[in-house]
Amino acid sequence: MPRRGTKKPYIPIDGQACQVRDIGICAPFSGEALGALETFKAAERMYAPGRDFLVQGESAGEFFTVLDGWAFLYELLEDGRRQILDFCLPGAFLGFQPDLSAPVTYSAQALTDMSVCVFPRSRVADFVRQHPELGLRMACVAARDQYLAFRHLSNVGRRTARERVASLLLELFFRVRLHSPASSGDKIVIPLTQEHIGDALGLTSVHVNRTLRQLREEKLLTLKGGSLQVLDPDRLAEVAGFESDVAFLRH
Amino acid sequence: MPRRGTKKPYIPIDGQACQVRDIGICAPFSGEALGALETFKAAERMYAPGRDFLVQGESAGEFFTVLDGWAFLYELLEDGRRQILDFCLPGAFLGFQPDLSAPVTYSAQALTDMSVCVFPRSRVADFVRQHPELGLRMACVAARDQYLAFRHLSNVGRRTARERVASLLLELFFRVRLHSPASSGDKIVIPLTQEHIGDALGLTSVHVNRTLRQLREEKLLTLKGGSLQVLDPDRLAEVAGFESDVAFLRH
DNA sequence: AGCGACCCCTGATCTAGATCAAGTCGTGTG
DNA sequence: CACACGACTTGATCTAGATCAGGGGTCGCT
Repeated sequence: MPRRGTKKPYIPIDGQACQVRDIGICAPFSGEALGALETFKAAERMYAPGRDFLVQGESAGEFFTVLDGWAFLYELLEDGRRQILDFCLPGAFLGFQPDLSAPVTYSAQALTDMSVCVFPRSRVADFVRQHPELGLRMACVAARDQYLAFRHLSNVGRRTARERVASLLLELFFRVRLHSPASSGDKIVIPLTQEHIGDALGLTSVHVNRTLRQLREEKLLTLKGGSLQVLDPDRLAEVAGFESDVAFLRH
Repeated sequence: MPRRGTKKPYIPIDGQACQVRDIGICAPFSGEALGALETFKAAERMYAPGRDFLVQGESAGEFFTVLDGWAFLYELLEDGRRQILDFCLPGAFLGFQPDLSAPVTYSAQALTDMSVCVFPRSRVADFVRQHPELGLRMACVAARDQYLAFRHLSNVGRRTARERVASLLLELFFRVRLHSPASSGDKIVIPLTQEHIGDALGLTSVHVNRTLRQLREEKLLTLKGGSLQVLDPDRLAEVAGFESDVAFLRH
């Protein structure tokens, strides 16, 4: 999909076109502004699976866009209980806070090998003043993330284990397929353990296991070795209580 | 507290100074820009308790700042289960979405008599282009709201009923006192039924009732007739597992 | 005064999901 | 090859919180 003939239509990564060019924070930029955005960018960085690249309580001074790979945001309680707040796919925007010097309130951990775009918090105010479209874009992305967080909250607060699991897996299924090049087929790669799923949904991994077995026995889905296969999207959506407004999952 | 000597330092409401001038979306504005913001504002409006002023599934075309009174955001599931997503106090910013024409994803209901500032969604992009500080401000407010939503999610997903109730009430206690003129004393007005509390925390009102009794018997708090009295903030904070980063509750 | 709508409160019982305990796999490693 | 480790599985039991059922108080309305 070629873009209008500007000098620098894409932000290069390792000499390649940026995969999240159209869905991330950079979407509204083009032409000269895109070049400026690139000077605003502080770095690109890689993280290995398991790496905590944001740590609750520390102050980071930077925020991120995920270029490739999966991560998740989480909060730890004093006694070790963990709540996963969000799964971050390519295009996700994270780490931004109003008070630039304050410690961050959640941790972020890589689930796969991943690469991120790093922006310095200190210069964001100036940059937004020169490029107002970034401010609006950030507000829009934040609004979408709020929608996801609210959905997640309804799931955990008011749905049964069965509904929660169906809903999360179906949501991830759609989110992945929305932007992945090979977006057909009923199978996606999903680098989560049953414990991740439990910690996202307020359940124990034991109970997640039993719930998955049930869904498998009903021929709704299979989840095995990091691969999710949705056998019957419609019935699964029914179980999940999906409002089918999948459009909102888009960035 | 007098501000620098500009012509129009406050947005007038019914001839009075705006109560949320320093905490809402307008905080970074002053002087001429403040006048411009006022022309951006579409209206002021009042709502009576119980009034749904945003309805899930309808498209609104406007977003709001709460000037006075309480409201709450909620989602309804098909079978009537309700999840309260957030309580909105003066200064709250709500109803903004990336896709201006899309239906809103949650409902908003007034808890008390309230007044709101109404902004048209259609003109926000233009206005932000002329006044970049609004875009940044919206992003900041959204980041704070995300923090609250994440907190809420951790509560509901990973804490016991006792911890949830303590945490919510203490949070509201601090949020109210932060901006209320009479911010001393151990008592605040809190216009919630036990059912509201339950629907916010993923509990039944019956269980909220029992939990409140327990907290009352332990002389931690009393909640009666819309009035919350925190008897022992420190012990209550302990029960709530509060991380004491109350600073973040500020707008 | 009488009535209906809401809240608040409490006891008895039930159940979804937690906890405890053990065993199977698969995979990397000294 | 043995063996340690992490993820997945399954059964038995327990419990936090739901559900069911009822009683009482207050307020506004006729």
